[in-house]
Amino acid sequence: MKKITSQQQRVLDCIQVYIKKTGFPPTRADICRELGFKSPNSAETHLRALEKKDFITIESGASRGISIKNKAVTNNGNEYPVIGLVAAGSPTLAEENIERTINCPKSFFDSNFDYFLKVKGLSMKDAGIMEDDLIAVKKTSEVKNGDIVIARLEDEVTVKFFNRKSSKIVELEPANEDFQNIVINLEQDELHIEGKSVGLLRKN
Amino acid sequence: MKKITSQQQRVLDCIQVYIKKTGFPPTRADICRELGFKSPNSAETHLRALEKKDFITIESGASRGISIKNKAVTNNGNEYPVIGLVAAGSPTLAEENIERTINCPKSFFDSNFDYFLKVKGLSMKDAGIMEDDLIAVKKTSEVKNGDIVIARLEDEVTVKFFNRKSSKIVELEPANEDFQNIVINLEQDELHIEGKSVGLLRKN
DNA sequence: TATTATACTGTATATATATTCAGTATTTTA
DNA sequence: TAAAATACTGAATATATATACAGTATAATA
Repeated sequence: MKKITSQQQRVLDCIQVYIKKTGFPPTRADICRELGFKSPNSAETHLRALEKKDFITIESGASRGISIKNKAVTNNGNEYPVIGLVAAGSPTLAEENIERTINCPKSFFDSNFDYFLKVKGLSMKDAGIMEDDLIAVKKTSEVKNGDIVIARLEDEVTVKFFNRKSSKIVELEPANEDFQNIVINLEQDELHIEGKSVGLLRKN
Repeated sequence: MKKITSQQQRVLDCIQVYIKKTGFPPTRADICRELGFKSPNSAETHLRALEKKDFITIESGASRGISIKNKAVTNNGNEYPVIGLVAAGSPTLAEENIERTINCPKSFFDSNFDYFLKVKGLSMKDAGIMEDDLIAVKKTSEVKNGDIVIARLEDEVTVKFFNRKSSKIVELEPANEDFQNIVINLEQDELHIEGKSVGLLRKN
């Protein structure tokens, strides 16, 4: 970390005080007023320097888009992403897959979890998992028989009961008589366990 | 303090989450994007309502000039009681009925709710409601056909679909072919609607 | 029953704001 | 010693943003 100059420190302090006082960051003009500058560009160049030295971030194009980087922050970790269950592809946490986030306490379910998966289809309806339900998913490949798992075969992602028949055979079992068991021979096919369900959330 | 509506709570939560994420408050357009509104005036009117009710302050003319008042912040999370569905008696919030409490944001479901009801039996299994699921219950007697209601007949409490057949006849319909519809003649029997389901929570 | 509050869409606009460009001058770094 | 960083003034501008205005519709309140 490069060292901060005294003027830059004044600007940084000014931002902090301003946020504490008003609840939102200052504009370039605000900084000028507070510190006696006569051109908004004075504030601008100081902000760019502080950004370069990693004391703040500046959201391009946004008004008052200044955020102070506080090393001792911040993540209570209670914003959980909601990911749509798409037929193809792994349910990754890439931004384009995140429909929205849900605020919820860390210990909301009995086990920690990583994201919510939005269910498509009714293959698990007899287990009480309906369309558009949100499954709380813990990312893990350690699952046992009877667990509800998020499994991936090639590019197809599915939610099913896990049942290991032998060292070579795994069955993925739906909870709906209209659906068939999926039998996987691990010597022939690749099975990826993305995680398992630790809870469920439904909004009527 | 005037009471906040569920939509206003959503907006308030949205502001809090936005600030936590970015370090600065949202614009009207940001709020619209987060909550799915299509007109900036939707955000504007909610903000004015929140200001009037003293949950926030708005700096006139300033961009992102929203500041959350302290009392609004503490209002965010809440402890909601979990009540066991006992066959007999109204599910009251008396202490002896509260199994435990769950901390969750006020606007967790789309509608405000009052408590969690722990489900017994499988009479609603085809609606994805299983034994020991927690139904988020909003206390109200205003229900419409198709709502999942918490109904009480004499001392018996049950969760069913609500279906008003006529001014005198109400049917309570299970979602399980092993169970029969409950037909109530309001002239003969007393039906109490304790509330309706606004969501569901399951812990594996 | 009339009125207010809530909950929106949609359009429009004055202005608040970020940001670039053109300078000047001093200090620090390579 | 040349280049880069610091530290400003001053003007210009595209756009981000608050905010008013015109509607529609429903629920709550007096």
